[in-house]
Amino acid sequence: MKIATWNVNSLRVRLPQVLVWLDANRPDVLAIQETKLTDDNFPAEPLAAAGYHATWHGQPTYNGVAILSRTPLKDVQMGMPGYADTQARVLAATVGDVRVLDLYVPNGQEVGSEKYAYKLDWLEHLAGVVKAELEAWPKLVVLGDFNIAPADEDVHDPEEWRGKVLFSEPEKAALGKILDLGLVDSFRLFDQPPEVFSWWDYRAAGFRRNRGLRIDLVLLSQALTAKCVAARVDLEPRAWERPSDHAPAVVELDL
DNA sequence: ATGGTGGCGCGGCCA
Repeated sequence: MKIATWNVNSLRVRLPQVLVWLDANRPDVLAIQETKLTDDNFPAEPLAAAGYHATWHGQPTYNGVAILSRTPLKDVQMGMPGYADTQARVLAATVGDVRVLDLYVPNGQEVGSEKYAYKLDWLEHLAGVVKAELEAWPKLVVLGDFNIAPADEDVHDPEEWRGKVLFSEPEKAALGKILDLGLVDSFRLFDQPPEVFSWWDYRAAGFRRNRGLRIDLVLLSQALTAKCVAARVDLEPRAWERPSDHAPAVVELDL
């Protein structure tokens, strides 16, 4: 079973690239973030023609998440239970006996800002949601754009980024609390080349200079970690014409 | 410290 996550930064603009990527990679599940679409504009038909069921949770202009699957999606949950959020950032669904929790974690803008406080509050609530999901579903994958780089090796210049949003200690601690519930960052289960990132700022030629951060993560529960045979970031789409600023992250499970 | 680019939507916000 192949599962992937990709922040597409507008599914309207990136749909042709998503279709090309799906055709080339044939993942069983693709979690998407930043669709930036209202629900009535979701491109369900072209995705169905490509062989994918879909569930989506959108809003105008910003945010928006979706899950695509080659087999039907069940037990769909939009948003976090018990957390009134006007922003469409969370979508859960079940594929077979695998529970998929798709996240677009708030960016946080700047340490100390209102958006940063919202990010930390949001992450604290997420921990409770993940805990409940883990109790209900032993085979849990929590994936998406976390807007947090877990460790120094996930940042092109850790000293430049230390203490800044996406790499501040409170954010890393909040992610650590979620991992401590019993999840593993699948990427680090395997030897990886150095300097592999998943997001590069459009500005200042970030990708060309590989000034990136690995903030798109696929976290696996114990039961799925035992079955994980590969994890990688697919850098190819980031080099395409008019790309998203994120690259897909992919895991393969021996299920 | 600022601005660099891109998406949405048509001015400014967000990333």
